[in-house]
Amino acid sequence: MSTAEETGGDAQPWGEVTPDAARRLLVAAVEAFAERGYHATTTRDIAGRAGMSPAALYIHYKTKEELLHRISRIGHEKALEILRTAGRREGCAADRLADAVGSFVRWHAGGRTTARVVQYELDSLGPDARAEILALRRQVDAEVRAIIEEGVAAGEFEVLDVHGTTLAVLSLCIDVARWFNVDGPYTPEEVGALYADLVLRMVGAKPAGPAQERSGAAHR
Amino acid sequence: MSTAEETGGDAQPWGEVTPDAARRLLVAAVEAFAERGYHATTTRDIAGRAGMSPAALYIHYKTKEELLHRISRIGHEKALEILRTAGRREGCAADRLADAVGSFVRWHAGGRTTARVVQYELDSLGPDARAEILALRRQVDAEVRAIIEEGVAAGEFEVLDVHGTTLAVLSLCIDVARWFNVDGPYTPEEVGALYADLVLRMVGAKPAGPAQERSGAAHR
DNA sequence: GTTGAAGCTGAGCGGGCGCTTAGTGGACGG
DNA sequence: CCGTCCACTAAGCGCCCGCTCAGCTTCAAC
Repeated sequence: MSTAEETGGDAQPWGEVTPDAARRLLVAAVEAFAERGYHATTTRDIAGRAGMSPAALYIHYKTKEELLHRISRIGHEKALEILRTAGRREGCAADRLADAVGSFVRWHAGGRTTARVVQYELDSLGPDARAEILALRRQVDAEVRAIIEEGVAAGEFEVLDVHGTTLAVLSLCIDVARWFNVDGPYTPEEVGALYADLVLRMVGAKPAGPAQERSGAAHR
Repeated sequence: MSTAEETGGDAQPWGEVTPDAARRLLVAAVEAFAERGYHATTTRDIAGRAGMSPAALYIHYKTKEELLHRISRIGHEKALEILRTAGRREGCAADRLADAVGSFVRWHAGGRTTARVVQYELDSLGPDARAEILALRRQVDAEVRAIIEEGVAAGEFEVLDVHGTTLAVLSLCIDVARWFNVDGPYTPEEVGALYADLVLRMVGAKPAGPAQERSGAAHR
């Protein structure tokens, strides 16, 4: 799982962004976009948060949109990696689905700032960038659907509509980025556990499986 | 657009907006906000869609924000009314929850244009308007939680965390406005039925209740 | 010590924004 | 047939946007 670098609730997919000034601008843009939305954010605001003059932005990025594009791609790649890691684990479909949902939700809750931009500012991208990101989304969808399909094939799950259920599971996880509040009553871990349980119910996972004691959902 | 009918999901709420020109402007604003987002929409665009000059907007509304405020309040009141109607029905908690989720989702899918603005442009409101809308949201939340609590109390549902489950159920329904596509494979009715089934699973509704034959979920 | 590249700034351009204002035209009471 | 009203328009104001560019500093290479 993620190490103790969760400073400020955001995992850091930005560690690999170089040079240093470009990364500071990217992080500033993530914060600004998450707070106010892409269109309401000014390049002056982004540069200011990064402690630079407005013109400095254009040394590292061609346009404001390129910032969003880069954030979106890195974020989607990270999300996809999280789901792939869970999907490739050993174990029954129920365990893998619970793991996938749990870690996906923890990422959306803990890195809400990033996730919000990644999941909700897609429409602000131009057609080309948008198409590229949508391709990544289709891979995300495929990853979750594969687990559900395997569960159904193995007789572990009871699902009427695999496509629709996949959509609903992903929708549930993604929307965490909209409502989750760091100062609210839940920790990212609690939401992850709760959602893993809810999703297992949605797919009709047989409660009397080989591994009965699943990751405990918090009583409340 | 407004092709006469438009499933009835979208058209209705604005019928009571009184001066005809004010209603046309409001409908134009809903469409523009849904397509591009509040901040990316210009007053010139709204007025143009309504077939008027930019200045005409300010005869009926003080600011661009007042348009969003009015749209948001009317939309939230409509959503609340839908849930209250379902919640006050006779029948067991499972039937009422299925009805509430079904109609709520049908509204979000059929009136996606409106719902998108209502559910996702909240942050663009100023503090006062925002607070007013948040009060309506709390009532929406209370309505769903009440049904779930009754189901738990009656032994119909098996829920570990009522608060969290309520949050998840609402989140699931609301997010329909984000992904639903009129040209996609599902009709609003199908999504409503699918989601009603999924939510009953989430709350652990006993399948062998007194009214076994629930509204049929679409096979696919 | 000079040079050139790289990173950054201060000033500012063209343009589109939300919103205002003076004036128009059509409906209507007298 | 006039006068009043008022929804609406044409024109435009002041502002701030995304973005540019000449010039400054720094620093490694020679």
